Amino acid sequence: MKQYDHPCAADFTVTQILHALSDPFRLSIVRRLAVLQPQPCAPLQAGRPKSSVSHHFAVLRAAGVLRTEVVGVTHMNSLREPELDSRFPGLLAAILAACAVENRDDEAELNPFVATQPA
Amino acid sequence: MKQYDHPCAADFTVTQILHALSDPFRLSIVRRLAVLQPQPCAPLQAGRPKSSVSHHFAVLRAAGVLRTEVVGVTHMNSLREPELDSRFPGLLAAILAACAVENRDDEAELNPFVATQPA
DNA sequence: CCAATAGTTCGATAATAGTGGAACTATTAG
DNA sequence: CTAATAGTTCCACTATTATCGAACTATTGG
Repeated sequence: MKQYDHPCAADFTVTQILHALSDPFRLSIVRRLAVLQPQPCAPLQAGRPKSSVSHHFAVLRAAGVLRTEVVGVTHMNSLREPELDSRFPGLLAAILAACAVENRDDEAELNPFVATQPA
Repeated sequence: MKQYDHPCAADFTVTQILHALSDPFRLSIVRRLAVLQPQPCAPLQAGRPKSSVSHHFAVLRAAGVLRTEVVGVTHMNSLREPELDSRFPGLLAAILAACAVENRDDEAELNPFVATQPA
C-alpha cells in the first residue's frame, strides 16, 4: 500500500502555489475539486495521456494544493483547503473567485443574452 | 516619446497573472511597489543585469499587473491595483497578504525571539 | 493465480522561460 | 551637439517544464 508525500502547511510557499495554479489544466483540476470532492484522477483527465495527468497532479501535490489518498485501486484527490487557508488565509478563495469571474465572461461570449446583468 | 502597451482590465487572465507572480523576483517587485509607488526600475534591480530586469517588467506589464509610464528619462512603474481589483476583486490583496505571512516566517527564522507573538 | 483497472515512473523530445552581454533609443543636462 | 542616464531590444545560450509512449506497481474481482 503506497502512499504519497504531502508537504506540511508550514512549508507551503506562495510562489510554488501560484506556479502550480498558473497552468490552465491544473487550475481546471482545482476548480473541479472545489466543487466536487474527493475525486479520482480519471474523470479529470480531459483526454490527456495518463502520464501527463499524473505529472500535473504531482505538481499540485508538491505545492500543497491537493492531497491524494490511495483508496483501493483508485487515488482519491481532495483540496487541502483547511491547510491552505490556515497558512494563507483567503488565497485559494480569491483565486477561485477570480476563475468564476473569468468563466462568467466566457459564458457571456458564447451567449450575449445571458449574464449582462449578474442576476 | 515612447509609451507601452498595457492590456485593458477585461483582458486580464487568471493564469497569466498567477504566472507573472509565481516568480520570486517578480513577486518581490510587486511587493515593493505595493508599499512604495510609483517607482522607477533601477531601485528594484537587486543587482541583476538590466536586460533581465527589463524582461521581468515586461512579463508583469503583459499580465496587467503594473503600468509603466515614461517620465522624462526614467520609467515609472505602478501597480494597476484599481483595474486588478475591479476585474478580480481581492486577488492581489490575498496574494500580498500571503507574502506577508511568508515573510513573517522568515523573520522568525532569523530571530526566534521576535515574532512568536504577533505583537 | 490471472486479468483488469488506475495510476506512476522513466526516458526521450519538444516547448517555454530566464539569463546576460552588446548594441540601440529616448530624454535630459551641459 | 555631446555625454550621461535609464531602460529596451536582440540574440544566443541555459534551464526549467510539459508531453507522451512504454514499461511498471498496487489493488481488486473472478
